[in-house]
Amino acid sequence: MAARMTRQRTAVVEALDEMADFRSAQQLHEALRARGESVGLATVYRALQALAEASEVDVLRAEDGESLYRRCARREHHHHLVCRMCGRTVEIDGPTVEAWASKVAAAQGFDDIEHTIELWGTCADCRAAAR
Amino acid sequence: MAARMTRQRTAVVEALDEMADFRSAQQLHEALRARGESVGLATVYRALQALAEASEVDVLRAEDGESLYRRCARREHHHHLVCRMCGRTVEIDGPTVEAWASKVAAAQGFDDIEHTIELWGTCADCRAAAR
DNA sequence: CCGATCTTTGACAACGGTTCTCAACAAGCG
DNA sequence: CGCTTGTTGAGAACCGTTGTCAAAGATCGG
Repeated sequence: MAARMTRQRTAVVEALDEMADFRSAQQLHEALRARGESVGLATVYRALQALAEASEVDVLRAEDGESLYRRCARREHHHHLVCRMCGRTVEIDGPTVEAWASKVAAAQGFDDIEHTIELWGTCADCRAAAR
Repeated sequence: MAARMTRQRTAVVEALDEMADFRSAQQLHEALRARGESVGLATVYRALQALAEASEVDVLRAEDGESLYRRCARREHHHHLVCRMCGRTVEIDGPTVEAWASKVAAAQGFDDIEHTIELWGTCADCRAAAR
């Protein structure tokens, strides 16, 4: 039941802290390897899974189904505006939307409501670069 | 470039029409097989892919990443409230949310904005059944 | 009708992200 | 220290999905 602090777990958290944007488990793994910290891929997955469960990281699914992870500034519920090219992320919240979502769902007799609201776009830098 | 009308494609569309809720490609395949219509799994995937491209069906990702398909009543942009237990679906739209999404994204200098807004919950029937 | 043409099909292999397996390993504790 | 028990990692397994390619069939000009 513990939750031992191992070299590997520390490394994953540190790597996440250095990355501002959403990254895949494989990208994290790659980054760790590149800096000399050898950590197994399975371990990276397990660490991310644990962190996600503890709400220490946010998870979201890319359009191709891959899971992306990010250490967000705020731990409270929020959403994201993500650049689909470079992964640049802006945290956003929309109290209006939250209210709307639960009202709509409740009106239909639904319970345990959860919502997925993510915004994808192309950030100014990537738009300029693609020119 | 054609788009030939084959027995298989017709079968997939018909099966979709009979299912009110979001179903996976494999469930569709299973259903077709069960009713005697033999269609290859790859063909089901291809048909769904084509239909999705033509906006004939809506696609959404289940929490485990599996793609779910549904023939929706309206072809215009809309969202869904889905029961995570039985798949029961209610089409919803939120003009307020649409406006909010594009405003927020534009304010951050993002382009080609796209949003994912889906609501998940447990419908009244499933809640009663789970008791 | 009849082929010729050219898309579609389907069984199966391949793919890619993620999870499982299990023996070797190391945190934390007394 | 030793022990106990959670953790690691290399590779296999998993599973939804897509690719392969020869055979089948839809469409069309004649």
